Amino acid sequence: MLSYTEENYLKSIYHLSEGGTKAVLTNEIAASLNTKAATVTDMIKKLSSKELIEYEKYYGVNITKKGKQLALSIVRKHRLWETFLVQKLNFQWDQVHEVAEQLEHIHSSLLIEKLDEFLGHPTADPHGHPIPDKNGRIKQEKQVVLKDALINKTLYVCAVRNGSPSFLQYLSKIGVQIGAKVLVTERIEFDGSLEVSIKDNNPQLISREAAENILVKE
Amino acid sequence: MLSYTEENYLKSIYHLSEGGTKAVLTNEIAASLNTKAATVTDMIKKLSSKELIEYEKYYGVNITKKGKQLALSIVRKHRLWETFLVQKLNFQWDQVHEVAEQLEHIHSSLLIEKLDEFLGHPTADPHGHPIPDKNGRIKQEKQVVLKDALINKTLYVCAVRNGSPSFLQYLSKIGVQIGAKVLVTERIEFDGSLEVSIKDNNPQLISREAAENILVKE
DNA sequence: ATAAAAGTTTAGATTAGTCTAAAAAATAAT
DNA sequence: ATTATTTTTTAGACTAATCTAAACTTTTAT
Repeated sequence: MLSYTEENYLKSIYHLSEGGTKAVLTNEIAASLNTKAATVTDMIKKLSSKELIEYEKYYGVNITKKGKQLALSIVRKHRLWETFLVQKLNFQWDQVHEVAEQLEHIHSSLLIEKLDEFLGHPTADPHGHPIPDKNGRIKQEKQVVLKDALINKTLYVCAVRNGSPSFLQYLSKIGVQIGAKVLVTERIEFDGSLEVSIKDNNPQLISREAAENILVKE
Repeated sequence: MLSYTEENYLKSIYHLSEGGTKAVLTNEIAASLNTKAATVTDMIKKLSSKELIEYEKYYGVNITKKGKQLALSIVRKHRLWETFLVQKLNFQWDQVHEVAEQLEHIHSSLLIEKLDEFLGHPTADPHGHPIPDKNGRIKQEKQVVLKDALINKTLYVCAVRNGSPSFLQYLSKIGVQIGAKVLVTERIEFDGSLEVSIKDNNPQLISREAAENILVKE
């Protein structure tokens, strides 16, 4: 069984590794947990010896399958508790995080399964984040290729199909990153290009080819 | 703010001091927390320096007003959570204690007030133990002088009016202690003495004078 | 390509909570 | 009332989590 502190490090590493494919760096973890790099190095060794992460000196860490499962169970608890606080106890969405940070460390699988049932097996928390099921599976949001997105519907970038440097550089340039808000304002029939507002900025044109390689969700 | 461990020591001292008037001894605390006397001595000094208990070497500890308020707030949380687990999540009464031992240490006054409201401000937990209100006040069970108790009604000793050694020695002899089950089987009109079964033992006579000094509740 | 800067790890200390063993005090027994 | 027993405290050590400062790698810049 992990300690409160070990759970927090594992969760942090999980979140930092989400989306990205690169190893998570010591300083990133230190920053996210408001602690010092030296402290992180010690904890990294500990989690590594428990085979929850893979660690190579100076190069950062990657989470293992076992570590990911554990991290997901903590995320599940956090999001179920947030849902409980908002839906049953009438908390405001901005009041729940701190309390859920504590509640997520309660150890009782019976409790969490009964809570899940009490809440009607929700699949997303009040912030819209997906709640992993008891096996750690996250209900995949239906992703849509930006090219096929409805006009004037607020959407969020969740993935790219093409990982080539040139494409990624282009995306950075126009402000597209994972999680960015996008709105298709017009579809040009002639060449399939789109007029898109990114992060509420002025609409700009992007090519059909680019729009075929960006995935969005609600 | 107290640590998880400090809270557990304080709660234990509170429970051990309940009912009794004597100081709580080091070994009693050690036994109730499954720890060693030496460890208890250290923690006693710490709680004493925070003015939550009064400590005199070799003589044991007494809880202060401030300590009692804090202990009551932990008891309140424990019992509200137990009530939640049974009433809302359908736990069996024997499944709740361990989980409530964890939940009682969550720090959030907003959470506990909203939970209290959600549960309809209950005054007793599933075991029948009273739930202190937010000011630490416990709804006083109606106590009855044993002399006036109904015949053949199961009752429990909750206090004595007279603390003299001779009376207490007498009570010990006949098996009466705080919490003991008692049943008045007959009231002798002639001298006001009672025939009483204590802890399901054979009924025995006790004097009117004794019966006037024993308090019972349901 | 070498020097400077940035990031990471090691070394050594600190605090909270715990333990065992020995010393000290209180209680019980002869 | 002196000795024996029990209880409590002190002393010293250990683990987990943390820190600062120094040493070591890697990356960046000239």
